[in-house]
Amino acid sequence: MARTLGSYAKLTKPKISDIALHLFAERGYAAVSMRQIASKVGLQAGALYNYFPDKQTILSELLINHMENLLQTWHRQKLPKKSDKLLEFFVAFHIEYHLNRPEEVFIAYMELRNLTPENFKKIEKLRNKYELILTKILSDGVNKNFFSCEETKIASLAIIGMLKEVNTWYKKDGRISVPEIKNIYQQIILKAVT
Amino acid sequence: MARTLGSYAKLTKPKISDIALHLFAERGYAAVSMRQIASKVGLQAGALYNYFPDKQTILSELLINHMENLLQTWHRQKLPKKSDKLLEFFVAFHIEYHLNRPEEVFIAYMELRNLTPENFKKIEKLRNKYELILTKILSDGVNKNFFSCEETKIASLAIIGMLKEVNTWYKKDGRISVPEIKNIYQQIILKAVT
DNA sequence: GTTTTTTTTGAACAAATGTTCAGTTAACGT
DNA sequence: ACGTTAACTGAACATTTGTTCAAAAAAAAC
Repeated sequence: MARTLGSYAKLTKPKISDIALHLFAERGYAAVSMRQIASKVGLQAGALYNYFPDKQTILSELLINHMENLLQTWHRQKLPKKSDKLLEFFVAFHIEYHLNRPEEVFIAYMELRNLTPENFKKIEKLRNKYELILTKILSDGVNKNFFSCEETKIASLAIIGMLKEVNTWYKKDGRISVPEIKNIYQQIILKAVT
Repeated sequence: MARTLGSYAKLTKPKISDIALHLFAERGYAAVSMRQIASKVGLQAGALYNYFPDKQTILSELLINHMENLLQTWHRQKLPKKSDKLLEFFVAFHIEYHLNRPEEVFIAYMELRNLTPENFKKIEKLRNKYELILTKILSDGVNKNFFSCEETKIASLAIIGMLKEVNTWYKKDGRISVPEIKNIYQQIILKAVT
């Protein structure tokens, strides 16, 4: 056999990414083989190399796309003006976005060390951009005397850490709904900086 | 060759654990081979099986010991009575303990999925015990009208998530010292629940 | 000094790994 | 209908993997 019925590169590549994402999240990058990915896509391992030069690039593309998409999505939002409302909006946005992509979030944190230093730096830059969004919200709020917070840089790291935790315990059919989670975190975080 | 000069099991086992810890933290469990561990210890791979029945047990022992030691250490502390002081104490304790063991903390979070379901449950139980310590501090504080917090369970998860984040950015020669970090987090967290 | 126990070697095992590539078929352009 | 390009197979490559075990040497026991 060779080229298969209905094969079409523009469909195959995203399919590979998608399946790799699931497998990496489930078992970890190092524990997933090219053959396992290929098999789930419905290919032989060799065919993957038509789309990615090596295994690591599958991962790095996933991570870079994830971060770029996060930033783009944020910049498409209509933002409230008042500092407290803006902080609340950020909290809700972050929870919403991340709870909708648990696997991407997971590997974005777990598999950083499997990137080349080059790719790692790219991710780090994107990550810093995102943190800076929150830092700016806080420091603007401090300037306008809405917030009181000495270390806005640290505070934003702390807040993001706090929000990240949600992904580790949230269950779809759990006791608490997403809107409730947003409310709780908005309260806690707003209190923490006022 | 066979038994080597000065070989002594009671020294070798901890050495294996120690080196495995470093390697797992650095490269991830799946990416570290038995031969790499053995080589750093100064052994052949086969010798490791005198101390651990398989690779996974090296990991699970590390994780279980870490959590048990955390709980034991906590219960040896002299605790303040007043709710706000107790919460501050917990925050400082957590930061101190975890910043002193960055590698254990890291793999305790990263490598859970490489445990058998059996061992995973053990860890989960220990983890819940720790979370419950904080939940109790919060709910006691609420009962005594020191704190105001609707969801103490969630709040404690949020707080622990927040604290865990410290390990990801703290640098020994960084801008901010450990006591300063403790202060900042104590402030933020105390404000969040009062 | 001799025996027993402890600790390690070193070779071997089957299975799995990432990657390459010549050959083959499907789809497209003309 | 025919040639070209796109997409994939299947076998092969050299390494590496976790694990087992008989044999050997060091340490301890007597």
